[in-house]
Amino acid sequence: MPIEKAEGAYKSRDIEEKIQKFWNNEEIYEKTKKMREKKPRYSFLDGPPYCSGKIHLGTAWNKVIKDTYLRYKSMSGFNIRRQAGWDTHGLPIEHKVEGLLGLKSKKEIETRIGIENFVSKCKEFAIENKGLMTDQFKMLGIWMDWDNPYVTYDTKYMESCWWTLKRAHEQDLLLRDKRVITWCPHCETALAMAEIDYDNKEDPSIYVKFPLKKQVEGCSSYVLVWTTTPWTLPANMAICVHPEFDYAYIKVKDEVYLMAEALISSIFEDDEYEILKIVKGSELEGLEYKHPLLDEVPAQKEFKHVLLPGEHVTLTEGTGCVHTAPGHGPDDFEIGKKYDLNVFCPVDEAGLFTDEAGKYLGQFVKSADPNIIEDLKSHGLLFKAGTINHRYGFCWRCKSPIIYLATKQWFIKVTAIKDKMLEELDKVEWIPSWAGESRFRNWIENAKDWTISRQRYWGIPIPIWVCQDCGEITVIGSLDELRERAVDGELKGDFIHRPHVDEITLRCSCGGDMKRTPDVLDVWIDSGVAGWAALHYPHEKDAFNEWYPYDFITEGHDQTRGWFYSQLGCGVISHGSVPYKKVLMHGFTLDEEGKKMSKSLGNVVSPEEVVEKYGADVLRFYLLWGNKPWEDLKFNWDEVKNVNKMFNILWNVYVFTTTYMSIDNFNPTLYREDDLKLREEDRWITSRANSLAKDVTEALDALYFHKATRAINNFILEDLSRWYVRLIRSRTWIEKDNPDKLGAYYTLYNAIKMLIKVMAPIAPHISEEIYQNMVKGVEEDAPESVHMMDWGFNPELVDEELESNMDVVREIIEACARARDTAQYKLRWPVSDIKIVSEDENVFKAAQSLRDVIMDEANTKDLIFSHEFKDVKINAAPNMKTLGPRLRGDVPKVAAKLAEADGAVIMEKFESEGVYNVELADKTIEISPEDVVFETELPENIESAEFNGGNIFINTELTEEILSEAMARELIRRVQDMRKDLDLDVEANIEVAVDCSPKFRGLIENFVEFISHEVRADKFVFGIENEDYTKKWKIESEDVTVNIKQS
RNA sequence: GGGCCCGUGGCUCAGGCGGUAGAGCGCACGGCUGAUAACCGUGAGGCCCUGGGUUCGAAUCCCAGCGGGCCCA
Repeated sequence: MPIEKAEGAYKSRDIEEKIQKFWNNEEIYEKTKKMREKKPRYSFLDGPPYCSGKIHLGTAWNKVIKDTYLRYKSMSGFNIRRQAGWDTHGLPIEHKVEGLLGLKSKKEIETRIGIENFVSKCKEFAIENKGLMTDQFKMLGIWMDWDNPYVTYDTKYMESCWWTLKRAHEQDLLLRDKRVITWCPHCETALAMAEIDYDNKEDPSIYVKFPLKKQVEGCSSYVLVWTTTPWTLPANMAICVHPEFDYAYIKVKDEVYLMAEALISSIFEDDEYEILKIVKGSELEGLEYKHPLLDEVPAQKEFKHVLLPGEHVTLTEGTGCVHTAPGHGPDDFEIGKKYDLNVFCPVDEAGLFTDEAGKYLGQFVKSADPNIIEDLKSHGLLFKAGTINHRYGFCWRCKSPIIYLATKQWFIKVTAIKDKMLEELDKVEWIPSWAGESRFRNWIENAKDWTISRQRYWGIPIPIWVCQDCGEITVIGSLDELRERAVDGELKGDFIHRPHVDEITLRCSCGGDMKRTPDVLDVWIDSGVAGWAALHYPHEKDAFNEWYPYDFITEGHDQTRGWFYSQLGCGVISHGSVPYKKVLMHGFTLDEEGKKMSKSLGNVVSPEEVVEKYGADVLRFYLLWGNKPWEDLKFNWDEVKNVNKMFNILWNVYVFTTTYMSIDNFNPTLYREDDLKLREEDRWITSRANSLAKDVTEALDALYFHKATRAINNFILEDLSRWYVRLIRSRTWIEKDNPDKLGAYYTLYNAIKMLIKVMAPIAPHISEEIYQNMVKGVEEDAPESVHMMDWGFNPELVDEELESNMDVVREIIEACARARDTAQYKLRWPVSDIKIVSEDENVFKAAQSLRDVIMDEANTKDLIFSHEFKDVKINAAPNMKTLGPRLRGDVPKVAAKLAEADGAVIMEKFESEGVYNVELADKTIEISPEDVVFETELPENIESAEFNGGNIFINTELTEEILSEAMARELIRRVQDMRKDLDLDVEANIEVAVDCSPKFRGLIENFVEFISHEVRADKFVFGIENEDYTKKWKIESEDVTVNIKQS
């Protein structure tokens, strides 16, 4: 099938739908994969997006980066593993399902519909969302194994995850402990550090007076304590002071307060207080005080309250005396452990006070704040109350403010493997390097033990069974193991999820019943084990041995604390090593102002919206072009439009190309280079195309997508569209199989072929569209798809000297255009000569080697090279600044003399003698160089312009001959215009008749043949006789009537 | 308080292994017309955040600050 003329306009959606259908019907992805099956392996692991149901710009960007890089690696001759992954468990879907079913609390899940229904609904929802999102990714042209993804709810996947837990247990890394952890009272579950978002929040800021048992100087005496969480006061067990700081007893009115000396002035005016004495914090240890809410919280009467030393106390805010509730704060908990305090925690999992909290029983902690403040006030123990706006943690999914609670949870002892993790981190190649070397390292160095248990339903059940009699634990690492050990409960249906797995009991070696710990796993473990769970290791080992560890992963910088971390931790536990070799950490997509896109701000741009307007290729190109991949991308519609413009221009070039090639039925396989006439400009674009391929190769290898896109953009706009197509235009009008024309076709064909090859990974649809028509249309043994082409270019075709020569020539030609512009001399009109003046031999060499190009494009009859322009006249004018004050009245006379003189002579004098004498009637005046301003004046009909390397001088003198040609060209343009009015085929022949003055006829008569050729006229007469299409024109004040008809 | 990143025309961003600051958009003006609801050219517009240092020379390297962002306490 020969090359066909392309559609006139770039319709991205039509093209993309058509191409995707083609990929589907012909199974191009599968074939491409198969074709490279025997090539060296390159393994990639997809960071599983959460099954929310809708992709956003960030997920689109993420997948576009992956797709582009992997398409590139594939074309470069690698066997790629690119299984898609899905993260399915966890709170977001639970919340969504709670909403769908109208459930308001955890309790309702268990009582109203039951865990089984709830979990199966969650799964159903995940499956549905997975389908929706797969379609959205496909719409972007992402090539992955969509039909065979890894999904975290798969039984096999979960089995591999269990194995990892067992591995942890084998190394004694699992720990059940009562600790203070971050807790979401709405989700009623523990949260890991990675699950907390920080934002500003308004909270109470109160100063509380804790009564000291012993009065000081006979006055009521108090420890002054600051807190932003009044609800933790019922659990107060101690007050910490820094042993090294100075503390002051101060007298204010008739009361005495104890606080850090350094902070007094932040609370009291100078004349308000009197310092009674100053002591070191260490001296305060053991000092007893009374709990301020003894009436409200009777349980507190059981405890003794004292001041304790604490190194964590700071002087940045508060009073230096820190309220300590071991049940509600990590630091407090540590202090409590050290001094054997009771971990008093009168708050339940829903954040409600228990009966231990006395009066506050049943109140939600945050709602109890005002009541507690009120009670303190009534006891006279509230010193000051206000509010504060500070950073506070929120549940990343439901956005509830988190609280700290002391609960029993399962942990992975990350602190025990931290050193190994840091060691492994160094083996990874990070892009950019600071992502790993600084950012990630810092995160790991601060890592705490990982809370992995969640008191929820839709997740991987923790495979830990605990003996009800002796407390012995067993970690189950596989389904077979579970089958063997199970004494009660069935392994049927979705037995691996809750609630069925909860019913399975094991027999302990002591003879007791072992029940599963009822928690599910933190979802970060789910994805953390993806490296081997996706391959169902260790149950199946072959694929694992082939593909693990992974050559490449890429995710956003939020995954520093997320997937990069969970994978490293799980990898070290499971295999003693990091699962990935190379990581690209990319940025976030923000709105035009640099703010996060969020529903509440209403600034969300969806990928569909962009695809709808401009197409997937434009979106892909934009996402890789906007900035460096590791920086945040401010989404900008104008820039998208700009990229779209580039695609339009590419399409225009393609239309131009196919228009002529289809007319001539061009087939590049029929010619050898010897059959063609190749000009310098042909060698040049060939060189540029190969240079482009070289640049894109280097950029993609380094993951500098922005460099690749920018190079492509530059090539399409500057080299191909603005230059090469312009240079060969006239050649495409030559009739028949002229070697000169064929040379242009052949060159253009190969340049475009190279272009779409290197564009294919980034813009896979348009590349395929062009490929199918142009390349596949004529090259019978070409691969079935552009994506099956082998990446590569020919470095021998790169001619850097030629490229830089062309740069010089373009500068010269642009300078000529500038000069014509100032002279108001149309490009359509030829000039008799152009002089290139330069001191640089390379400029001459360049211009000489591409002389024909300059002659054509500058539209000149002659080209002259010179080291200097001799005809220039130099004028000397007086410098009023220096001469004015000195000569006063003589200035006009001197000015007149200078005007008469030849500037060149004055210049010579300055050079030889340093001064120039002006002879006036009565005296001689000595002039020095600073007294004169030189100006050059060009002869009439000469216009000059500067370029980087010299100057050009064009001769605009209008000779009869020049005018004739100019008029001929004017007429040609108008006839072309009329052809277009009639919408004639490019190749249609016409008959032309012209009515004009004898003078005009005289001018163009010698050019009739030239005109006829240019407008495809097989008949050209003077005198209009018929009534076909006729138009009256004004050409340089001449009335010219033109008539054309198709012959 | 700590870690990391960013700061370049009105806007979005390149450049950044030291050597005269670039592009696109926008604005102003001009041109072109068989790729053409396109396209091309010209112009205006920059203390390259501030201050020190290294250097013959700093947008670039170093230090300190200011501003913004992310992460952590």
